[in-house]
Amino acid sequence: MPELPEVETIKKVLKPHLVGRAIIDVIINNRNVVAHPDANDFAMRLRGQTFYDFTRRGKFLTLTLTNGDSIVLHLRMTGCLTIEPIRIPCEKHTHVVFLLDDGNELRYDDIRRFGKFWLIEKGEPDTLSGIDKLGPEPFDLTPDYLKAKLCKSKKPLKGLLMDQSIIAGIGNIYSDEICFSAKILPQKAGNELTESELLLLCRKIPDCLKYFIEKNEISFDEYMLMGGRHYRNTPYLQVYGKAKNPCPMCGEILIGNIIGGRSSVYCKRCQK
DNA sequence: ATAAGGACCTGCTAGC
DNA sequence: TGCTAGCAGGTCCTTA
Repeated sequence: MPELPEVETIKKVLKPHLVGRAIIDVIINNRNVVAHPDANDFAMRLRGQTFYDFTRRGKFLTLTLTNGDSIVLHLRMTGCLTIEPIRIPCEKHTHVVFLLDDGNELRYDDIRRFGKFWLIEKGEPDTLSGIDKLGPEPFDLTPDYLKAKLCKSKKPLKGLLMDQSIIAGIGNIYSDEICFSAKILPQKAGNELTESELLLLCRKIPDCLKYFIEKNEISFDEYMLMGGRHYRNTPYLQVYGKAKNPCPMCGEILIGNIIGGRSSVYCKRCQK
């Protein structure tokens, strides 16, 4: 489910509760969610280690350890992290549990089991998770970079925005929201974007994501009450999930369409 | 080289 | 009420 703003929220909320905590034990209920190394090695190498930092890159989360190793995690569609006291029973789809030295457990829950963990050794380049193939963070874009990446492609803008090797962190929701806020049709080909549209995108991409990061802000207690999986973005979305409803800007009925294989919503009057 | 489609999974909803 | 098809915010792989 989560895209960059939600992953950022998860990191912000959980970081203070994890940094400095030691891992007493790792219980893996479903071996398939550990992509590398083998689930036994994964658990064995983590026992006794201590969390040093918690960072986000694109939609990836990384928990670094004081020994220099790092746990890389991608939540994909339905992955979520919670911190619960041991006495609270696990949910049906809890696949990995890190027992911590403060009596809590860091739990990884994932209904569809698309999410994955990787354990990367200190000094070893991470070529497994795909984190090395990410483009820049949306906050580090320059007009020249965007132009070079977008304006030669015949692909629809929506697909280009969602291409993690061009920009890290944008998914199906925010690609539509960005296109709407920049007043550009999501199906418009990259090579048809004008100079001023590229400049506008360079501003709207980070602005839009920052706006939703702010709107997603939540306390630890609220986060846990929502099971770590319900976000605050929905009341603020302008077009995503609102096909056949009136456009919030002009009242025109919003169009729902499949673009590049993904559902998309846009306003045919506001967006050109 | 790029696009389309399937695969990976479970759960929810709309429609019959 | 109960069944079923279709869909879900991600990514990777194969095929054409």
